Amino acid sequence: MTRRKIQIKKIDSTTARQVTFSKRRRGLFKKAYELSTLCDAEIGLMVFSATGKLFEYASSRRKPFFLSIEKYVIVHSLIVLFMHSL
Amino acid sequence: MTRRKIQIKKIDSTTARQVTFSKRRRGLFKKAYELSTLCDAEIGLMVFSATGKLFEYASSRRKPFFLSIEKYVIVHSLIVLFMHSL
DNA sequence: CACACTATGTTTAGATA
DNA sequence: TTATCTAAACATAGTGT
Repeated sequence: MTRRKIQIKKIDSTTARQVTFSKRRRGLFKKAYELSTLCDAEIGLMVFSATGKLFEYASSRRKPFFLSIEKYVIVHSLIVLFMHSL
Repeated sequence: MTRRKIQIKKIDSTTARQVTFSKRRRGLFKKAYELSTLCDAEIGLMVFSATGKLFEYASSRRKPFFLSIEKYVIVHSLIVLFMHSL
């Protein structure tokens, strides 16, 4: 998508894949934040790396209704940590 | 971000906000798909419009472990539908 | 209203340090 | 490794229909 166009399929090189993961993850989270802010939308986003590391984002809310999304993400994290500990 | 740079704050005009929501939501989901595919990452994404409509994405998985993300999204949807019905 | 267009702003692949 | 750079690809705000 820049110096050269790429195909959307799994990147073979582990190193390149990790670098791309880091870059694009940041981009994705930024986009989620922007959409949430610009459009007053509620967003919950969970990303697992191939190695199982978890990254998450939840737009913060004033309305109690929407707190369920944040709670959901937290619960999910706990479940994952638990499963990893097995 | 194109004809004119914008500030990341809630868009005042309802019409413009809805249009931007539609455009950027598509972009966000595409980015989520690309990250998942390129980097073999697991992604769950939930977006609520300001009017409460839900849009979601979950990368599909072969490993049973990761099915929890998809189940989580489904459960979340059900909770939201239930809460809306109150 | 729901698309299509496109100039411009943003992201990022590959390179380099 | 981890960071920075930047050309090129991509996304999209405003516009038009």
